[in-house]
Amino acid sequence: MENISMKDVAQKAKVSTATVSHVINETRYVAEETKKKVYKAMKELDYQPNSVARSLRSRKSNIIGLLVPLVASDTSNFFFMSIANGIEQVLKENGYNLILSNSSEDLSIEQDQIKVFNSQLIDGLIIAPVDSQKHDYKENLRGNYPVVFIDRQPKELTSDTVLIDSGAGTYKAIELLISKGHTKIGFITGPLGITTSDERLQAYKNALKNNNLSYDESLVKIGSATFDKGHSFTKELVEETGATAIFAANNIMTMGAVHYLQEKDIPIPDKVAIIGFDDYDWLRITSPPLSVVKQPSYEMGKKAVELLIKRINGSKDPYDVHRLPSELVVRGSC
Amino acid sequence: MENISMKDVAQKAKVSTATVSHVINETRYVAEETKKKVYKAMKELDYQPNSVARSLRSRKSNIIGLLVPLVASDTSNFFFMSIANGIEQVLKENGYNLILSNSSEDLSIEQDQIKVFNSQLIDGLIIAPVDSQKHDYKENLRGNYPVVFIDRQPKELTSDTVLIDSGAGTYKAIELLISKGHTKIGFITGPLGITTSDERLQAYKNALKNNNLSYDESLVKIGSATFDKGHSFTKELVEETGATAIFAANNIMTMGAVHYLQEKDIPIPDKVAIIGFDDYDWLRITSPPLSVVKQPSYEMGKKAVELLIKRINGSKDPYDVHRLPSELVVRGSC
DNA sequence: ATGAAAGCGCTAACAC
DNA sequence: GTGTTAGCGCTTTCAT
Repeated sequence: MENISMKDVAQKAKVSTATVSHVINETRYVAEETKKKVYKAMKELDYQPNSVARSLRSRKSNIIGLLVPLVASDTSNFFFMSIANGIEQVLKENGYNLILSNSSEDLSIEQDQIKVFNSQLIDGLIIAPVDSQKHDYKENLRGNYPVVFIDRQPKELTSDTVLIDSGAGTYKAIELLISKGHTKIGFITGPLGITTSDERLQAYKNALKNNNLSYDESLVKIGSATFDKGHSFTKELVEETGATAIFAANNIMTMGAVHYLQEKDIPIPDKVAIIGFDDYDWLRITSPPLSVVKQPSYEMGKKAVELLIKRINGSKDPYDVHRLPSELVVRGSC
Repeated sequence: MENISMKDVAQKAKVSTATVSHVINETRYVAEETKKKVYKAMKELDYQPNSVARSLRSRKSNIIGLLVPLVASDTSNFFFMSIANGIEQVLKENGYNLILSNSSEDLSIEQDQIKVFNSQLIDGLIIAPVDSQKHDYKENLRGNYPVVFIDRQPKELTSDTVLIDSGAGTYKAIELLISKGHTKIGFITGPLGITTSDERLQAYKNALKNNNLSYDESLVKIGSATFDKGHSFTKELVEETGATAIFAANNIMTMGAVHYLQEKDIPIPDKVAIIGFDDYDWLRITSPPLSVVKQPSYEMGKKAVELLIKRINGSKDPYDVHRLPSELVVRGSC
């Protein structure tokens, strides 16, 4: 199929390319008569504007980049995919497109991907950074597009940031367990040093303190965020430490924890109560249905886009950290 | 930040832009000395090639479009997200980027998105079509890029197509249930008329026939693919039709079915056996762990990319339908 | 072994 | 109310 350009349309409609452009973009007055001729020619030629040429000239691509750390494990991806969904929705309403990119939770891959984005390809970037604590993103992210960080707080506030206040939900969860009479509450988490883990552990400590329970280090298990670690930590907590309640600070370890309890036929919540992290449809069909701290992932995506578009449109407001509330969903497991 | 162009690099290195271009793309011989000068200038200026300009000139964007039908419901998305993962991986290995786009399972949204893609933006498209039976995609998809259909077979073979042979897995599942002595096997499916549903129902019928069981229409429940329908169909099958085994032909209805059985405390598999569709990590923590027909979603994504890249590179092979095998994963629910 | 220059398709400043 | 035209940054033909 041949490629129809604006020139062809202009010729057919017997006008200039400027007029065609202005008709398409409604960017200056064009007489009704002329407009009609142009529309007719476009239709007859089946003209498709070339968005690449438009981007080059107008220095605007209407494309937004999204860079998330997906790893092979299904479950963690789900959280980011839900964010992607929120982003995509709002973007579309505003006439933008989305380029999805994956850092695989690997800093050097992430940097490569950022380099791709630094080539005039995108109008803005939303990123869940791999290493928000040690790495400095300023040097990579010096493309001329605005950036919004999500889920993980970079050490310096160089861009808008959207986080989920997962501490609040965790605090409520621990208090609920305490109110049910639990005094030995195990806490399972992935590696510390990333904002999300740190903040959940802190909330755990605070909840204990404010309820006059002492903090017992042996009840806190820290390790890589895997199904197996969730499983083995729970085993240790139940068998060795005598915990009667478990809080798992991320979705994968939650699954491992539940798996252990089911495998050993330990009655939930009668013998051991459990509260997990992140809410999905399928938690309704575990038995008993799992109580969880729910993160508003879709809303986070939405918020990120809103901030980004504001920046693209020139906002010079000081950078800010936005925190979305997490929520405790109580089902049968506690 | 100012924008460094090739011209700036050329000036600094005291060569022509042609030479710079050839150094970058390794597209003709350049003396080592000259190369060094160019690299040095690029580094000093921190030059980032402008990919938009490159696309315009070379008529190649190195971007692939992916158009999938995501709906609000978590669970169905999972399948496509897993495909997206496979696609993304292989694409990256080949130096391509991915534009993710969502048709929301809505034909008119899908057509709008295709129009966006028809503007020189992408080098190829992978699409899970919304309406593969009635709608003719030829008219929309007349951009000058190759297309690969996935998951759903269009009525005419106008492009490469990658499907999952979900009939084979279904057949095996039904035979397994029969071998366990079940004669009243309920079959729950979403709307017919899409290739995936049709083929699963057909496999069900074949399995019955080949095992000398008569086909009983009252055991087959067809309705919209929702959690609630899965729930109510199972109720009907168990309470009214006296089914002792249930096969659910998609993941959402599988969840609804399991939920009903758990709600009523119906022992699985002793009173009612169940086999569902699509495999996820979390099926390990349902009780009992669910047996399912597993679709190789990641592999489908991979295969689709391979076919697409072959076409982009000029392959003129006749179009073909590729079928990936589905697999029966036997756990405790049957 | 390298350079000059045309031109991809569009937008927008300037002209009338 | 519309046309002319420069130029976005790059690739590539033609020339030397």
